[in-house]
Amino acid sequence: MTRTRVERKEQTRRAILDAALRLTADTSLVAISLRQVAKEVGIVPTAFYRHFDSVESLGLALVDESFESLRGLLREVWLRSPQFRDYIDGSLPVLADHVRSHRSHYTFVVRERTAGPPLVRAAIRREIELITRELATDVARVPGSDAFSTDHLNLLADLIVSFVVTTAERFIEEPDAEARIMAEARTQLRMLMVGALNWRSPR
Amino acid sequence: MTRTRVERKEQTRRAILDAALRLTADTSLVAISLRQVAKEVGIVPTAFYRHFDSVESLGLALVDESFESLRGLLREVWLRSPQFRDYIDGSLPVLADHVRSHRSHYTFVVRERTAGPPLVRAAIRREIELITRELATDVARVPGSDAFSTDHLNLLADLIVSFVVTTAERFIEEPDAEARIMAEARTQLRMLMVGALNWRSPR
DNA sequence: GCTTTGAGTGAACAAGCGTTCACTGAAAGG
DNA sequence: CCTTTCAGTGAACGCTTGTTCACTCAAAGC
Repeated sequence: MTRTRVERKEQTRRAILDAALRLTADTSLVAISLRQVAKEVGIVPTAFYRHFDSVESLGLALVDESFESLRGLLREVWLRSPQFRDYIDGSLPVLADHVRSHRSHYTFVVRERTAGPPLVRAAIRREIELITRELATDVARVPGSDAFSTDHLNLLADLIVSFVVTTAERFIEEPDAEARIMAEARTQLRMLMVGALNWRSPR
Repeated sequence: MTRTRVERKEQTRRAILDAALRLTADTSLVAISLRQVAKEVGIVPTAFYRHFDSVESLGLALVDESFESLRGLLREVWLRSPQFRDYIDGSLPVLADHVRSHRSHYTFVVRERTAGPPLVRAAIRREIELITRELATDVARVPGSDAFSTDHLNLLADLIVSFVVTTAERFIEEPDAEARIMAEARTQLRMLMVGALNWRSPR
């Protein structure tokens, strides 16, 4: 099939990542052995080392991959956000779509965020913090956000991101209840936004 | 030391639970073997089976134990809540205290909630749902809550509980930043409450 | 006081673990 | 064309895994 050496290598690497995503659908990375991954891929355990030097570093690659497409998505949504209202209400269906079409990555992130190997946990945390910071600068551009001090703006962004993480967890937890979860989350997000719109930071 | 047979058995059971809590400080239950637990306790692997028939059922016992003291605490806090304001603002220090004095249980719950064996995950979820329902009926007694339909009241309770879970995660994640996390969480909880106080359910 | 109960023992098992090492054989490079 | 590179092989290592079984021996029950 694939002729060149780099192509073949990339193809095996891809197969390892996919195998790991398949295995982490059921359990955490910390409960998965190098040999299980190799068997799932269809290679010998030693060959694994040509691509990653441990299951943990495989996990780091999966974190990168998971957040890559997410960040692209967010950038797109935020750039074309016409108004604050749409941007909030419109975000949940976008999230639901993205979770549905990247189920295995989200399953991985949601689980490893609290249970993964230390470096994996740290990497996920860093990515989420990054997104929070981007959201804060984005919200700062919304008219009316001058009722918020910088600190409080960051706290609002953090509150929203936390809520979104919780919502993503639920989409993963109950894939069949997507519509219900989204409807409930929308109401909750509105409650939160009513709070934001009536907020006055002390000065 | 302890003479009677039931006392001795209970003592070993306790030692197993404690050993599991010690081991799950570092990693998830799914990555821990029955033999590791036995070695940590100082008993032979076979003796483990006299108390639990798998690591998973040990996990279920730990879930029970974890939520027992938490529910007692909540009942106490809610019963003596003088006003809505105090009850919200006062809850965070109580949470921080409880997390600090039951660190290993919270570490366990926070991690196993998303990464534990299926039955353990389900048990934790059930307990959290129970607390949410109790909070909803409690909030219903607060004057002014009639602006909320029953559904919206449940959603508000769920929003608060989710937020508290996130906050507990952070206390565990960064034990040294307790004061900072609590201060930030208080502001965020107030934002959320401003939303609640300005909410009008459509009728 | 004699029997029953049952928590804990210790050996044994087949299987799985991460990592090492010397190897093959085809693509890459000069 | 002949050499080098390197992804993937397969055997071997010492250790850990869950579970079984027959066992000991002190407290419990009569």
